[in-house]
Amino acid sequence: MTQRARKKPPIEIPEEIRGLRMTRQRGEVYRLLMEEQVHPTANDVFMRAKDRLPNVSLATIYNCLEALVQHGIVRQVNFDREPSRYCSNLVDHGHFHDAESGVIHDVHFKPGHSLGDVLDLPNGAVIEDVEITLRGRLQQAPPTNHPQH
Amino acid sequence: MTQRARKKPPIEIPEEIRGLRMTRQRGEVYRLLMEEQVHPTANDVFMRAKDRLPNVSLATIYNCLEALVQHGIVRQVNFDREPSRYCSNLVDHGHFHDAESGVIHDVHFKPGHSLGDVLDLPNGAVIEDVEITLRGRLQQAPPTNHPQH
DNA sequence: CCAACAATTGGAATTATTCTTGATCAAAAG
DNA sequence: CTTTTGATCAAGAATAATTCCAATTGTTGG
Repeated sequence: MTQRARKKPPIEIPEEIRGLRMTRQRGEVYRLLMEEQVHPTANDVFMRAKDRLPNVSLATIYNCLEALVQHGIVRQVNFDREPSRYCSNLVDHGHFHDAESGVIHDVHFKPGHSLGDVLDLPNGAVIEDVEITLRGRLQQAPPTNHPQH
Repeated sequence: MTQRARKKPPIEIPEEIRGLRMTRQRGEVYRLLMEEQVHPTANDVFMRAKDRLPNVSLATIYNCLEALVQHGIVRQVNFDREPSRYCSNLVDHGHFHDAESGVIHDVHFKPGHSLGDVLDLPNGAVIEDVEITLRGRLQQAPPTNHPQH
């Protein structure tokens, strides 16, 4: 077996990521975002975090999230003027918001494609950040019906 | 010459657009957005509108903008959590925010292309609205230099 | 002109987020 | 180990965009 396991939290968070020291609070916020695939808001994170950090404050959640975003460890996702949501998926992708269920799905690029393929960018534009947000609904795909005309 | 010109506002706004009655205020807000290409915020519109509507209130500007957006007459554009901006360009397009100058440029699709070409959408997804926002800076394109290796 | 309804106004309320201040913690130095 | 120094944290106040509300004004059809 590997080295003798001692009491450890479910997911091991390193001491430091990308130059950001992982404090207790930052680590918990980060772990929570890795576990959840639901793109929680700061407040969602706050409520979930209380389990493990009973004394944490909402301000600290905001601080942690900002630190993580600043260091490129998580992504901040905005839908219109709704509260920001956070996402630990660092692969380049957009988001589809299902208006029916409220669920937000990650939307990835087809292999080998990028936005530059379809957009007419201004001359000399250096893109630093992209946000693609789609809103709509999931239509139940009809079960391959053979119309009988 | 054309018919005898009487005192008229610069741009003629019809009585009604897409089922939305064009009141004085709505008409002014709309005209202002057509003239300006700078993607103003509600507050920008408010200040500019005072020239012609000295008693207009900010609440009315918000009401008008919402009415225009609801009826698909103008678009609302959000950059992160910054104040919403408004845009009278109805052609399908995204926005590039030049971090240096603060200017927002419309970004159009290359002819014959669309987002679906590059994105792997969830099965059965019916898109109702798309928002593409890019942030970056405009690099002065170097004057076609022929490297002399 | 009058009734019915929509639009506008000004100010109060809401809400996500940021700021401020003092307390606490952690790493480095003595 | 104790001090120092700087970062982090908690709690609540402050901010700012936007929305809500009640009262007034405007518009339309009879």
